[in-house]
Amino acid sequence: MSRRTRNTLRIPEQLRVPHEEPPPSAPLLNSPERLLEAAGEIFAEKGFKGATIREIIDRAGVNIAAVNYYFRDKERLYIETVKQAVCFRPETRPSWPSATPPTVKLHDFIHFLVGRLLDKNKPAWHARLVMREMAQPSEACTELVRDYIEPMSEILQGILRELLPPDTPRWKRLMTGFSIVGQCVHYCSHKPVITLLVGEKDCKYFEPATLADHITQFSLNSLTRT
Amino acid sequence: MSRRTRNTLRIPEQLRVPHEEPPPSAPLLNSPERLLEAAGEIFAEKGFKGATIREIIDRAGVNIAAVNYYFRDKERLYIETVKQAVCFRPETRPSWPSATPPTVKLHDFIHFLVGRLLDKNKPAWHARLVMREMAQPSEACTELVRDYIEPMSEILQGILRELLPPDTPRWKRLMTGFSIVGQCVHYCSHKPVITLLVGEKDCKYFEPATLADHITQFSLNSLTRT
DNA sequence: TTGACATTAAAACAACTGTTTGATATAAAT
DNA sequence: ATTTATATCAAACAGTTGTTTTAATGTCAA
Repeated sequence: MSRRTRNTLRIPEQLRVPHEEPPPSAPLLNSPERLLEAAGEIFAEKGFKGATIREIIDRAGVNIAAVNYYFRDKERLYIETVKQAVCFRPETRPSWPSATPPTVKLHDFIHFLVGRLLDKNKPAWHARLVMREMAQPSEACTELVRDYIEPMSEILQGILRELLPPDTPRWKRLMTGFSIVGQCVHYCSHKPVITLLVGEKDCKYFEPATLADHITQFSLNSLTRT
Repeated sequence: MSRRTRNTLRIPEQLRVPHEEPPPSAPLLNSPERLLEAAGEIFAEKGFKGATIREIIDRAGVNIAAVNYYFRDKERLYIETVKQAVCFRPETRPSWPSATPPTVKLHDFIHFLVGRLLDKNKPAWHARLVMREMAQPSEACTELVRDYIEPMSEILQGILRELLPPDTPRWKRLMTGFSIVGQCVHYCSHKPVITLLVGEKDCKYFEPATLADHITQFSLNSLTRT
């Protein structure tokens, strides 16, 4: 124990409840929020070890002491970043009226998943960070599976319960689910290689909607055999 | 340019041609080979940044200067490790007599791929290292795709050319290939999460042969629709 | 104004990193 | 025996890393 470590931790008030009005013409985000945003991008791009605190605080435009001040250390910052990446909108999970046929549900589920995984919009690092965490789990992985992956998996299992014969064993239903999710995830996890293999000429076909349509067709084709 | 770097590099003779007889009762591998073996395990486990030279030379049981002596620096050691991981037996690619029906070829191809990806034998780090490189490409990735992924992809595309209607466009054939490979790769890339989702009770069903059978059935079911 | 608190700032710390040096041992070649 | 090339070793180097300290600044109520 050569190093001294502070025991107390300032809990950022700003994270708890957003203040009534953010002061206009000021930076849109305060320090901990800017830290989370910058850390997310860099962690997703380079991983936990590859990202350096100085690069993060540089992009966030805050002082280096802010990491210790708001998150105690690099690891806590990482965990909070991962949580932020998945818990952003936990309510946005697909759901349907009870009368919806399972084929429609599966179509929607695949489009939802592919859409989120390949979303080119603002927080593009969300999916990449989660993928990275799933491939090389850390402390944050257990919570991640419990809060996000498991519920999504349950939704898919419910659809497959309707699509597969009633006597299908659990492991077979799981494998079928992995066959569907694996197709979707592949384009996110191994995007660089896929880009290389497809080439410039045909890459215009590899848009999220087209991919989701193909996966839906491929999977339903296999499942709806009589 | 504050640092000096050696321009010359000792090319390890021992890597070129194995000496007539390895001296008995001596360590089975010489220094560069032991380095490659140890580096492979640790790079696969922790990635390029996460692995430290001292940990590698410690496991290899060689002096720290051996890295510079045989491979110039850490990056070259990494690249050689990746090459070693995939070029280990480049001749062991599946091939069939010309009269083999394409359904059998696809069955063999899937079993071959899953078998290699989930091989529990000695060099278990090979597949993990390649997966990691494909998810986060570095200098070694281009060679990797050219020498290993591309040829494998071409074999699969050949099979699909027989299975799909003749007028199927290239992008559709590629997507179908990714649907098959994606299922296989999923169990390797995201093994930790799959283990968590499956649980202890059903994990006995998730053996390579069973998985390959399921993927074959799922895919052929979809492809051989009349 | 005063005092208490939250936040930011610059600098330094100690440990770790990849890399290089210079010495030394070994064995083959001259 | 001397030279030469190969190989190994401990030690040190310089740069980077995460982390901490200390002081300064801002904010707002008493």
